[in-house]
Amino acid sequence: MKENSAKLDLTGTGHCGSFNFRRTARAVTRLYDAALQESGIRSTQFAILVGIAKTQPVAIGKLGEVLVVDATTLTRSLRLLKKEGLVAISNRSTMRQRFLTITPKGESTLARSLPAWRAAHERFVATIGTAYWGDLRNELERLAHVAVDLENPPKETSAPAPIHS
Amino acid sequence: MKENSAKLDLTGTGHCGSFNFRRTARAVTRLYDAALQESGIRSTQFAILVGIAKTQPVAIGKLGEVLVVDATTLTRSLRLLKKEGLVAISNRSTMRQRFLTITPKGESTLARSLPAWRAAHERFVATIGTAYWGDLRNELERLAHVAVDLENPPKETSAPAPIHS
DNA sequence: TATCTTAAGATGCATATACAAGTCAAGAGC
DNA sequence: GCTCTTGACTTGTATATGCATCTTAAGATA
Repeated sequence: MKENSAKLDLTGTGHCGSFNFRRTARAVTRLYDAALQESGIRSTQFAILVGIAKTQPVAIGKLGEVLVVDATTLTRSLRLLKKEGLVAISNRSTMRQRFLTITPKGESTLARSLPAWRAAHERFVATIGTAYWGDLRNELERLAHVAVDLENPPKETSAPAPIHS
Repeated sequence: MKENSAKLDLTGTGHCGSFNFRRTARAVTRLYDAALQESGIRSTQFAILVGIAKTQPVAIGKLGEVLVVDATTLTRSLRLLKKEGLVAISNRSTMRQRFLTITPKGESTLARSLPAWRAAHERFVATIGTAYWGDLRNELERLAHVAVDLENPPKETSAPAPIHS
């Protein structure tokens, strides 16, 4: 007898990488966002401001690579930060790039938010263990790049550059 | 002499849990979404359909707890899945709950998307290692709950319920 | 039973995310 | 110098995400 349209075989679906990373990201992001609430910025904006502060002046595309965020996403996010006066976006220059820098207001906002971020972060790390988080974080960073390279095979930087044109 | 408004001390900011989990989630999600593209659903919708299929009939709030997604997020996501005819949402019943079930069309969509999902998943797992992913996935699941409990201290199920009002 | 409280969900609002396609000028080739 | 290509960014469109707040009827209580 036909086993009633043979039920879906969902074996293994609970191991979906997308789902598992996203679920944890949602839960952890709430911790940081709750702590940052009074600072007026979210953890996502905090990450962008930090990224700019550390590498400025930096082109939009380059920052997108570093943060592993699509450039179109960054365009919208930067629009907000610019409107708030936290970052400055240069005009197109060499290579048609626009360079980002953090403004004094951006610096002070970042400075004001740092204590709240540190408090949330320390609570998080204290809960799961400092060494453990150090290792896991390294793995998360490595995996992000592994995933990026799976979609965008890196141009063979290892292959010897052609001497002759 | 004043060291020019003492540069921001960004030590440790690169270890932000929110940033690190989100960055990897973005990168990995792209892998699965690219593979699912032809199926007409995204990895996020795939996860919801799987969640419903595995636990139906399930109330919206309960599914939100299981997937660690805010109920308001689920409301919007379900609106789309319902409009596509992939899930059915009951009327309010006991406890004012609405129960979710997957429709035949939802089942066939899920069935059609499974091969693409498996292909993407196997490639991902093969790249990083099966056993490694098994361990890491368990940790991700555990951490999601740890983070949830940090924000929403679980009602002390161990403490004796007060006998007197 | 009439009210009162409360819990499950829905809405308003705002941000996050990215694919596909568009813009537009810098640099290449003639 | 004049096209032509290309690459960096932007826009159109759509989904994902969640806080604050609202709605509403179920279950509690007088």
